[in-house]
Amino acid sequence: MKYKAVRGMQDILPQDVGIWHWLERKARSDLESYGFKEIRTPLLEDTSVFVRSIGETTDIVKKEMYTFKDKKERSLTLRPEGTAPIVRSYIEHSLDKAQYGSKLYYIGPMFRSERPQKGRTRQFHQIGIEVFGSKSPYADVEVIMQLRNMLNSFELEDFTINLNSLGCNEVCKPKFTDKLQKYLEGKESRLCEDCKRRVKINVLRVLDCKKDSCIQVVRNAPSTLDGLCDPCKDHFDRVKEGLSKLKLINIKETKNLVRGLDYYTGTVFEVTHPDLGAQDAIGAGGRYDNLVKDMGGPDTPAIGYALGMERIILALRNKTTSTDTKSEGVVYIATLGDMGKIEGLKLADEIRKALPSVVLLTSTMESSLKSQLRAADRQGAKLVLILGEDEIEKGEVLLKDMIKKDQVPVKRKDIVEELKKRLKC
RNA sequence: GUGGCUGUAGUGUAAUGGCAGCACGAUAGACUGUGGCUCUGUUAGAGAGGGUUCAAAUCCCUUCAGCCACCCCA
Repeated sequence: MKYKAVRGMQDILPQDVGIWHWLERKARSDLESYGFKEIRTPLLEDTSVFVRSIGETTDIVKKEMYTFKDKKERSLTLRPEGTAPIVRSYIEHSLDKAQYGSKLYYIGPMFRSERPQKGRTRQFHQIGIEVFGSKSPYADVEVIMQLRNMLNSFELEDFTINLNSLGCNEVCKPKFTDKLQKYLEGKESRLCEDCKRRVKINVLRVLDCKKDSCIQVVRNAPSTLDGLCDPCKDHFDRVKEGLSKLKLINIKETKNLVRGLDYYTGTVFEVTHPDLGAQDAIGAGGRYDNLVKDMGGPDTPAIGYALGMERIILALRNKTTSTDTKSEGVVYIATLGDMGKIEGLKLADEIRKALPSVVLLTSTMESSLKSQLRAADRQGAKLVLILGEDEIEKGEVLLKDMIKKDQVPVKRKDIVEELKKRLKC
């Protein structure tokens, strides 16, 4: 075969697209009921948009971005995540002063050049939200509540929302990094190779390591929560209190939860699901109170999350059986002869205009009536309209009911009414 | 980026170096213009490239892709 989709990028085929539509529809309706407005940003951004926000030393920026130069030597990057472009747009269009600027959502493809595996492709799709302007813990509570409710509306079961706080950039994060590095000093020999590297690059990740030896070392390590400054601790306590008063189940405090993007501050959370294999996070998010300012905008606190659509679909596959959306009524027009073909197209057009919810199939091939009926059956037609020389002469159409197995001639002008009656629409 | 495993019609699968087969699907037909069942015909395949051999789906190499894991992340 000559051409193939590029590595890690998948076609969503007609037989599979149903669940995507379903998921997007559910998400939109839930998000809009909370007052979120969709924002669509370009797939390409100036490379620095991502470098500045995600962090120069993160793996995403260092080795996973699709970056290239355009004809004018500008460095462009296919977006690896949704938050940075939205913050760029938020600042560029002064959305802090706009009517609909504070609660935004997006649905669309992201690109990261990683080695594909279960739940991970190079083009993947996210549903995400961003809430700008509120520093209040109640904003965190509402976001997590909305997330939980939306996942429920997807009929997703068995998920867990893990919750933690990293603390602020000003006091907590540097203090804690320092403390953890001191704790690990002298214990390096017991850490795995990756963790030895992490101590210097991103010490928080050591807390996250899955290796037994590292888990042992880290068991008595200080947690991010111990080191929170008073305002950060108070904020996090109020988030937890709010969540428990709302009786949100499935939420677990996970003190070693750490996020990979530099811009996170304070509350962070991650949704995990047991059926996903190694990539068990179906979504994650948190607060990023410094990002808007750091990117040159007004000092604006913010919180958001992103869900991986492929991963949600994976988790759904194991539970629900059918989510495909079948159309209400399928009507097939079987035609004979050249006259029949033309009349068939004309008739189909009239019916579509009168009954837009009906799926109307016609045969444009010169096949026998038998073949056409077989095709009608295979495609799930309830009714077949047969149109040949005889019917055209008499000004009528043969209406065949594929379930009751009977057929009656119907006057051409009465067809629409008759279909309405039979399909109850 | 690293490692392990795997690549045979559209799909699912056989054949242990000796004629690439089966099932499903698709498609056409079984006395004039009537579907589902049945029967019959047709359709289409070794990821790509190289090597070993009289002979390669089968052994070897390269490459590409998929899967799973690491790394990392949604």
